[in-house]
Amino acid sequence: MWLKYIVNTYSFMTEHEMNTEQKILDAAKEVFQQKGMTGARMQEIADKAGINKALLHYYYRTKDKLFEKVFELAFSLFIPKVKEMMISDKPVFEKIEFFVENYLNLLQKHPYIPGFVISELNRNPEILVKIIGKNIQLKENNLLEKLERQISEEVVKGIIKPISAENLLTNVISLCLFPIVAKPILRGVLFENDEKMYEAFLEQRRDFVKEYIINSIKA
Amino acid sequence: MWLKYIVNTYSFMTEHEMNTEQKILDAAKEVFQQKGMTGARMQEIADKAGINKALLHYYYRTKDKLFEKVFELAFSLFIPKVKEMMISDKPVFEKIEFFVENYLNLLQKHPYIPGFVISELNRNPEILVKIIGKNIQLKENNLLEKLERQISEEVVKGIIKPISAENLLTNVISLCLFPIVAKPILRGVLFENDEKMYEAFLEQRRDFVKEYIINSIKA
DNA sequence: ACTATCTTTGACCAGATGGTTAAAACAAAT
DNA sequence: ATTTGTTTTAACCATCTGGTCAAAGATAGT
Repeated sequence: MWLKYIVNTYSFMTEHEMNTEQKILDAAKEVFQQKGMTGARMQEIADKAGINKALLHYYYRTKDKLFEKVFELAFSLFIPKVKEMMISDKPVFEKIEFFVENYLNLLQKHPYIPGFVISELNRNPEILVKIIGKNIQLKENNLLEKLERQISEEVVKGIIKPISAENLLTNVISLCLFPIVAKPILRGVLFENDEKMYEAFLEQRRDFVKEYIINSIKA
Repeated sequence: MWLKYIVNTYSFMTEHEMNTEQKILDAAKEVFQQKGMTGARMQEIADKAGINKALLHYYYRTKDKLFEKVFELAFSLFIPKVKEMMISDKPVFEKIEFFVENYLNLLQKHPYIPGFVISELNRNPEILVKIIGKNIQLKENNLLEKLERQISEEVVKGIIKPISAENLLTNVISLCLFPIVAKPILRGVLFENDEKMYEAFLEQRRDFVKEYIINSIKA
């Protein structure tokens, strides 16, 4: 209890001295992301965390609770950048540049999260409902309407072509995320599973996507 | 044995008289797609097929073998249209129109397959290797080079702007597939989980995507 | 030193799960 | 009717899996 309090408050410990809870979350994240909720084994998570299975259940009473926590942490990670972009007062082009750049960086750091989230959401869409409260929807903040208005303004000014906020957002996210999520397929179909070529392809797409989207809506 | 031969050759039976093998494949497809390889239960597949679990193992000795078959059938379904488009001699714009239209139709018929394939491929990328032989890669037929050449020609003619075949193909596939694969997320983020609104959104995107891509590469 | 609370462990359990087996039911050929 | 080969079933099994429990270690406050 004391240990937990100190760690959570000052976080002065090194990675090797991490408290049990964090070790569990790290291990669970790894196992769940690789094998999915149904494929993951509590024993494997305990082993990877270097602890006993009973201790695992002591911290997170059930597999479901542990999974929910891991899923929520993973999901949350990818929301702020979307909001940040939508909220900012930059012109549309800069918003797109900002978003694509930052999202692709985030993806490079956590390449397995989107696939994990999509997989599990496909298996059980209701998980999302529980997280909705903690990760405010765009609509609630009128962020979509804001983007819509902004687009209209720039259309009137003759800067960009008309496009709905939903379509623009969907396009941007699709073009960023899909090549990561469907990596095994695209790598196989386009580059005969050559990992290095695919990495180069992704690297090349960083600038390509930015320019592609901006040009596509430029008036 | 006799029954199988007759059915496979003449297929004169109605859906209710289907042979056991087909009933198994249908049931397995449903269960595997909804719960994934690790989440699926042989018992549930047997129940859904209206047969005994032992009979299930009689036809497909192991869960893995059954899964492989189902996965292969699902994956194969989405390859021909890509090939057909790449092989055809139509101009690029028509190719895109043809592909988007046909792919979105296919997706409407089988909306769960892409998510299923991506999920399982994420869990175990090696499955794809086994299927590669049966679903010829684009490279082997020089289909990518062919598209690349075609693009170059039309660029020279001043019809389209320069773009690599890989990038174009990736964009088209991403814009078609991602909104289906990530449906639970986008539906939540954009439309507060309103299913009807999302369906309308997808319907609207049928034409939108076609025009968007074509305009984006129009010289 | 003693107590109270929190953390960790080894042993254990009930139910689920993939898979097997031996025998019965069936269908076709002779 | 008998034989031969295929299809289907009920009963069974070894193993795995999420979860529990009682007891032992730690840790801090008195």
